[in-house]
Amino acid sequence: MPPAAQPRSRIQQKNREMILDAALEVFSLHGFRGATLDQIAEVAGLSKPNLLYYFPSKEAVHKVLLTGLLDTWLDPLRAMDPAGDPLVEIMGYVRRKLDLARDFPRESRLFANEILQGAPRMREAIEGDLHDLVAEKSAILRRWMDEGRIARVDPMHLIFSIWALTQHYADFDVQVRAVLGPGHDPFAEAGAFLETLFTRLLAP
Amino acid sequence: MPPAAQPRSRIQQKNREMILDAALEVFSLHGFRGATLDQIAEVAGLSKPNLLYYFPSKEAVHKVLLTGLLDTWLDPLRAMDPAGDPLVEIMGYVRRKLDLARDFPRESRLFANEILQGAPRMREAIEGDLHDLVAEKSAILRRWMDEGRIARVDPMHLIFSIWALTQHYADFDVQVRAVLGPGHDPFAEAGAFLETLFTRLLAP
DNA sequence: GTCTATACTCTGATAGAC
DNA sequence: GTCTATCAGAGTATAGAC
Repeated sequence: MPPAAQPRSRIQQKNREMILDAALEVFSLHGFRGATLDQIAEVAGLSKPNLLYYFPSKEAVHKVLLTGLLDTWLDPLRAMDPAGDPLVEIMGYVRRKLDLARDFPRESRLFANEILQGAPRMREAIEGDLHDLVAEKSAILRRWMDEGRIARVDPMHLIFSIWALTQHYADFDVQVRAVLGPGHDPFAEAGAFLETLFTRLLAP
Repeated sequence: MPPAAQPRSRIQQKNREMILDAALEVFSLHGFRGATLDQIAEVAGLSKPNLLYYFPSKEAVHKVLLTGLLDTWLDPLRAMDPAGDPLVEIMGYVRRKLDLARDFPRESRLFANEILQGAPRMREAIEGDLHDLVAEKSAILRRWMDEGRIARVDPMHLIFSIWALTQHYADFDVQVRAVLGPGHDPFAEAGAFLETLFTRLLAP
């Protein structure tokens, strides 16, 4: 019973990873309903029944991908240190979030698909963990503003703006590249642009 | 032959609109592949065969929705006047784009779905009209910067940032509301936040 | 113009041979 | 553990009655 047991053989572990990688590829491009097991199996290089030997259902594959994704996504925000220098901490967060978007665009699009479709499989996580973490970090931002160490601005919308600006480069990648044309490095340019933007926005 | 003929009866016109409205609802929530004619027909209050009397295929319905969407989406940018006051023109663009996101969130999500999935049905429009318009308006922004009327920043990424920040409130609506909690008006707060952001970014 | 009935394909999932 | 064969249901689309 591979799907339940904890210890897995090397080949089982490898097949699971192949499946999850293929599923990430397909789900991130077509959303949950638009993705098919046929596609996933083909990308993974397995037959459909063999795929279903490792996971009990399409839903189960998707769930494994989503579980943990939010954590990975929020780790950079968690790392924002209340004891650090405000501008350094915020710029560090922007930098780490942009690096995530550059290095894990499929994960970003999987997340975007889920939210776009009303977050049917992440509702409670968003209203729970995400809400609480943002509330906690907003309080820190607000304190920094009260102390005059950064300029005053709505803390939650400041966080939204970091999400929007970094994820845009992963989620709308084809649009960004089509508009820029050849000979550009979108993420490198974005890094410089966002540094300027948040520096001017938050300079005390 | 209603699908081809130009002049349509009142009832035909009304049914076409009902179908397109229903299709917008369903496509924007599930993407092209995830949407089904059953759903669209049910939302429109018609039978599935009846829906297919007005449109030859699912693809055709989707195409009608996309056609013209990009134009509507870009009109606010087109309206940016090279002869106007730079900050007023840019803030006006931000304002109109945010209003679009607030008033037409389904259109915004339809567009987001299309881009997210690699723009299979909009590629040429994006590489053509969109690219050209952004190139034209970027030149205007660059001239304003050269004249010292606004602060210097990468013009294309400035436009990207306006897209990202305004569309985020439509596309990630459920996340924004979940994080803010009850008693908030996301779009009103966004309006104030974005005014501050772009004013500080672009003040000469 | 609209409906019922239906053809035919795709999709998720299972059974059972090897 | 992996495959072939297959099922039941959903999906797009068409035929033809009214």
